[in-house]
Amino acid sequence: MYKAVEESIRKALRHHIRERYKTDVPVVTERPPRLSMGEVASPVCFELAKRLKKPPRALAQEIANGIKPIPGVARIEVAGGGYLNSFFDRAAFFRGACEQAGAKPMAAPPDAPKVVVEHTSINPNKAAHIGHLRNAVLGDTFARLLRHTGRRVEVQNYIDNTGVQVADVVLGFLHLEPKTPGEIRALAAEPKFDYLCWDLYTRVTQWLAGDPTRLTLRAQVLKDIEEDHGSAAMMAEVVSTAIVRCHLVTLDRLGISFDLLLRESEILRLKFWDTAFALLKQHGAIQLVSSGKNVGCWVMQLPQEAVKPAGAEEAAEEEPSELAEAKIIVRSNGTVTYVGKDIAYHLWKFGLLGRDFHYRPFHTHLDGREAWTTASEPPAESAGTPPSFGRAHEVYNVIDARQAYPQQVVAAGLRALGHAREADRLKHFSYNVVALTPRCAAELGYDIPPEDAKKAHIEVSGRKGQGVKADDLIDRLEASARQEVTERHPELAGTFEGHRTADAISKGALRYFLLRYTRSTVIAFDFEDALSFEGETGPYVQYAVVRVNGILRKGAEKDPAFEQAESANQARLERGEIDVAKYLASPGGDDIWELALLAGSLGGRVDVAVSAQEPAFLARYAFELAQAFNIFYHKHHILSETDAERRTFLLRLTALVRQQLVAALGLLGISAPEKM
RNA sequence: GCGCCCGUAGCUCAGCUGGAUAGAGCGUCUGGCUACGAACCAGAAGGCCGGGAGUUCGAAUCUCUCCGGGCGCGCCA
Repeated sequence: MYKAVEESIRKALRHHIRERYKTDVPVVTERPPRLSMGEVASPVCFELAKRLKKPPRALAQEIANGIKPIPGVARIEVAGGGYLNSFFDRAAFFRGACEQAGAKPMAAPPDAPKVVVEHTSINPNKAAHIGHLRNAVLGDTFARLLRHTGRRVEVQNYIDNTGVQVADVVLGFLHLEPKTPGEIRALAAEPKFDYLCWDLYTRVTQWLAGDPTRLTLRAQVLKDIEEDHGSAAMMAEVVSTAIVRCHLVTLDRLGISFDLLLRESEILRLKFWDTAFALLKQHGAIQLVSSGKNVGCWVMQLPQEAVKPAGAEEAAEEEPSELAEAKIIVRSNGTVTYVGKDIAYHLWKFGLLGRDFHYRPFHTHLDGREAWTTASEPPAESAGTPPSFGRAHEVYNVIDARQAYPQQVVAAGLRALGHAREADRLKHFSYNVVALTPRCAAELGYDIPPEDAKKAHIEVSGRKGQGVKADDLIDRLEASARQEVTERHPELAGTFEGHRTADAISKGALRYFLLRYTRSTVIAFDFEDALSFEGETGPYVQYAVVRVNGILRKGAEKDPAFEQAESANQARLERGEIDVAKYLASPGGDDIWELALLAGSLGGRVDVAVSAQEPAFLARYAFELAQAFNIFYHKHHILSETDAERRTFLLRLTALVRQQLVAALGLLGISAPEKM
């Protein structure tokens, strides 16, 4: 509702200025610092003053006097050196906000341009850790935001089941813990197989470091896996599939789901790379190197300006043979690099490869969504008809900031093949890593060099087996939430509702914790912060909803007459028979108005969060609204309000706040329990 | 060396398409549960927005420069 009024103010100002002063100035608007200055302010007269060589304040006065009434705006005032401050029609805003909150968000038509969001993409060789969760939660939340704004969204999870990391675990099962594929299959069916592989992977890393000649063993295993040959390939299939299932179970605990798990093995087996390779050669996008250190490789020469802004020419002249920005796509032994496979994948994502996978259903998420996976053979008829995957109009890749360079290479590859528009629609949804505070690292028993102990955060090595495992963290959160719930509601201990409540709280705490930081911030993880249920946290927001639940429940329980009279009054309110303006009027109604205004701002905040690709903005909004409600709650007692019409109004406002809080939490992937 | 990100209250972070008195959470101190749930609220203390220069009517925000930190520049992914 806020954005609608704001937009009509902008439009009216633009129109009026054009008519009266025959000039077009960009009309910017902002929230004034205090409510007494209105709801929307525009400093447009400062800019206009420059062009017309007139004092800004006089211009502002002229405009305020001359402009036609704007729908939703009660009046316009001049303030400061020349601000135009608009004051909303508060009652109209409140009615509009209630109406909009009740409306269902539009769903995308089936033929709408598709947005593909790729996220999570964890190497399927060990348990998921906290860093993976940041990726998954960011991607999942962003997908929810996109859907909410009416876009058709497909969520993909890339499974690198033929890479070095899987090869390392296979190496472990071949040489450190010798197992047959059958034995591995049995192990993989046990719980916590991902934990077992976590430890094995660490040992393999040490084992490889102990004797560099063992790297040739790894190279052989990797080749076998890539070529789908021998027992190593079978083991890789068993291990990676089992680990993917572990990951999905972990992610289901946080309400994260996928439409498609796209496996690298199918890119290889269906020869997608061969098609992409031919295209790249045909367009001259890659060259075979005939001399120098990269001899025998196929490389992509990045346009300088794509990577470097300017001023790099001298360096290139000094060493013309260096070709520093050449990226190897095919190794001299003929195998393709990760970036090469990624180019093939992205050609397919945009529907530019002219090929498609086979598909089979793989996993039913807790929310009922079916995740499909790729297959190299057509599945049996009984598998059902897969949805149409790929053919994206726009792609968001949720990938950490360290991989910015390979992402640029993929875009450059598309561009070199003549797909400049698709390259522009390929967005790297970049975020920074999750590190540990030195205290947390010490708590986990890692050796911290003294020079690191002073740092704000330290990155830990997954290869060394360091890091906070996702399931461990969720377990701790659940235990802690269960304890809190049991303390407050002993009757819920051990019940299904008690379990579900603790589940919602722990999920809310963790998802909010990972979402409250903007993407570029390195999260310094600490159990104390992550386990907190107070202050700027998910449970704080959930608690506000629970409070509303309590009020509405108590109101109904109070006495039968109350509910009857109340619902009659609510109907009168809907029909506009109750004058709400006087409850919102300044100055007495200012604090209530502030809450109503914020409650009516959800849509605008979602739009900003989507265009900035910043889910943290919505997390902040949810917190602000919860906080505003808590302040209101302490100031105004609702159920004991003696003026029946005013009570009806306060109850409607409370219900509106609940609708918006539930909606905002839902977009963050968090649910609010009835009690907590 | 080149490129990207960051430096704001004791701590962790918002604010950065320039705009009015720079905000929040945590922590500290002081208050508030016999009225709808205290996972809450009220109040206090706490800031040369890393330093310097520039652009501007106006800079935490834009430009340059320096200082301090993180990351990337692999025939790994």
